[in-house]
Amino acid sequence: MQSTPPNYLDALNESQREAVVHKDGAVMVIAGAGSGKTRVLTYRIVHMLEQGVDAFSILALTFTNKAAREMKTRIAALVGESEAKNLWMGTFHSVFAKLLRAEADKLGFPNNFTIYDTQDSDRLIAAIIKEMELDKDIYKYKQIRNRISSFKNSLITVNAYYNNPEFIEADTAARRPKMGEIYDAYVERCFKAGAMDFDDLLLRTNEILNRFPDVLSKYQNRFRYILVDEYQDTNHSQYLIVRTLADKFQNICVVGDDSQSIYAFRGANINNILNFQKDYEDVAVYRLEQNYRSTKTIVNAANSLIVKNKSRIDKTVWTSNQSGEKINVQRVATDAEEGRYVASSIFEFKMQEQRNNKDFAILYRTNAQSRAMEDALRKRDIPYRVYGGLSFYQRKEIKDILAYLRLLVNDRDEESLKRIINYPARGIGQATVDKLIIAANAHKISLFEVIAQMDSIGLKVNAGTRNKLQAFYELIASLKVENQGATAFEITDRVIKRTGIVNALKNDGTPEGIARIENIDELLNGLQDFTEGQKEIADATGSLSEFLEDVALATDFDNDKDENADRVALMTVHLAKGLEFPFVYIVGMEEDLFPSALSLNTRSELEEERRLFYVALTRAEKRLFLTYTQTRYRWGKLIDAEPSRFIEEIDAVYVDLAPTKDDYVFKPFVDQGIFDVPQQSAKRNPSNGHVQKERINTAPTAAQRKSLKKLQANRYESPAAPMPDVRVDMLVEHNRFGRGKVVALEGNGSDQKATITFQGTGEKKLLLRFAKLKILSS
DNA sequence: GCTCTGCGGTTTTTT
DNA sequence: ACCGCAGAGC
Repeated sequence: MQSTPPNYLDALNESQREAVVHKDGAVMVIAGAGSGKTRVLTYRIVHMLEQGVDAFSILALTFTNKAAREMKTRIAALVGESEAKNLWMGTFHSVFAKLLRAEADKLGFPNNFTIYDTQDSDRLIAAIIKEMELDKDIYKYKQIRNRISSFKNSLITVNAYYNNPEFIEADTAARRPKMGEIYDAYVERCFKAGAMDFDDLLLRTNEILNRFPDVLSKYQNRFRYILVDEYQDTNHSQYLIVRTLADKFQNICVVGDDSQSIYAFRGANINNILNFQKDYEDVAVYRLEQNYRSTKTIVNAANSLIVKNKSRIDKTVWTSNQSGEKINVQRVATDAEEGRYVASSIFEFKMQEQRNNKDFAILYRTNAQSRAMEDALRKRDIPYRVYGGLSFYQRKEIKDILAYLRLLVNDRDEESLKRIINYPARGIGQATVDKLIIAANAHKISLFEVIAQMDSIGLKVNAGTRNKLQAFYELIASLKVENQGATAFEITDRVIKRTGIVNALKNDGTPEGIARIENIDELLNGLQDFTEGQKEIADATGSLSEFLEDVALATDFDNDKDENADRVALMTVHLAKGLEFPFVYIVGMEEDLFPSALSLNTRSELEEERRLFYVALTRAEKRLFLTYTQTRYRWGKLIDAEPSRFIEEIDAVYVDLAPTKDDYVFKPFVDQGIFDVPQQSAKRNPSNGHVQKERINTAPTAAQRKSLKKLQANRYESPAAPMPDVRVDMLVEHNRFGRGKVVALEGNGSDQKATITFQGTGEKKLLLRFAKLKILSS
């Protein structure tokens, strides 16, 4: 333990300080928006460490990996790296995935179990529905998946389902009497595949803790102090894990804000926080009501909105910050016009106030709204980053490679095998795969084992197909051997070379193919980064299975390689929770959109939408802008829109309604058209060059236009900072490896690589187009 | 078994 | 408007 950090308690207000120093017993902190919640959690942990609590006995559950990382960094700065790295800190899913890696064998799972993502679950459910020969229009796989998910989050197992006539009746009434059978088959197939979906990570943790008292007592004794952030968003499954683990020592601290509960749709139960005082004895409650983030106008406006909700814990958030400007409400004609208004407003504030791009955020209710914003920002050459939506790891070409990797780690992984058994095309079609599935079910073995034993079990395929299956088996088997002792980077590189995926993409010759190759390059780079990064983490090996777990549980914020990049942030309101920006634009403030048309049926759903709007409002530090359109494209056609009821629910004294007769009309500025604006950055930025190269000054042919549209859809970043002009002997800084000196350069153009000796980590060879080096001196 | 085309679902939010 | 997939034809 290092010496006492200088007076850190002085940096807290009274209620924050009380919450920090109250070490033992059950503590609930009701933390209003912007009230320094993270600071309290951080200092609370630091304080515990100072009081002699062993870092190994603290479990901190956060809502995002990013929050965990940031908190860990801050704690490390106060108590030292070696102490901080022993804390168990992360999301529910990542922490309990780690626990299950150690314990899953007790439930009959392999410890290297695969984590199925939503797409894997969907495909498996769709396959089951097909195999059961059910009507896919009645048994919609997404609805089935949601239902299974909510069962699991409420700890309703297949048996519990069958034992409860209510569920069966409800499904029969919905014309889905086979729901139970599908649920059963799904669980069984996941088990056979050695796979857990997201919900299983929590459900199976509960199962382990309940069925194995020795395991329970091991973790109860280990985690003497438990902290849970964003407690209002825990679901029943998470709630039970926490309660079970905390049962012995009852040292539990939950932090949350009922007004910011926005995840009921995925099983979050607001009653967990409302009833906390009934669950534990002698609960100390601290309220953090002073807001340090926003102006008086924003705080008061948000308060005036949220009091419209009936079910809430009474509290009053206040601030001593300046009054600030009123909230600006702007009506615009269309969604395209809305984009132009926001882009030109950002442009003007950047000029007038010398603001950075990263001071601005555009928030919306649905991901589909990002496109109009992107188009407008691109035209003004304002760099931006879209968060959420399709993440890097969900792209087809990346998932294909990950499927190979997953199969190497766990050859029972059925979804991965089905995905790549004929990719790249090797003449094994659907008919053959169907035979494999039938044989696997009949012999109760995995698909991979069917292929391995196809002769002895007498699989009925012709000689040509047999040989192709044999070749596939040998490919995977030999890659498995090569994986022994290889790093995640090395084995991925070999997979790509041996399978010929890159060649297949090269041969297709389309711009998409080229973009995909570049994404694969980026995956390799990320892998190299990962392998290096794992060396810094206690008991990590940099193996493939660690990488795959990271990938499965990563969110869009977690593979943000360049967090400090100066870009405008675009994201859904859900994703914005916990973040703050000086300037916030909330767009699409229309009835049926925000609040969503699907939430108007019950009071509680509408209240959740209102809380969501409350979250959006309270992201802003200085200025807040609301926009709504009169007509908007939805489902491909133009529809009339009404202003959202939420606009009126804000007390009018905080709102500046722009005169509606002056509806914002786009004034031509530098409207050079979409095809020639980003020229300059394109030339200097080969990592995105493939996108711009196609566009420069040439009107695209109709055929090209289709490809371009696709490419734009694939992009989630606007042109980034230019590739640095690095020379030998330069001093540079890398956001992971720190400072170093360039010792050699090789290759040129987008393939240029630099060998750099870093102060901490030694010599590294980096691809310049990804390394994002900062030049410190020449 | 592969490829092209047309149809249908999509847009509520996510670990 | 866009994407993915199923089915038909090769």
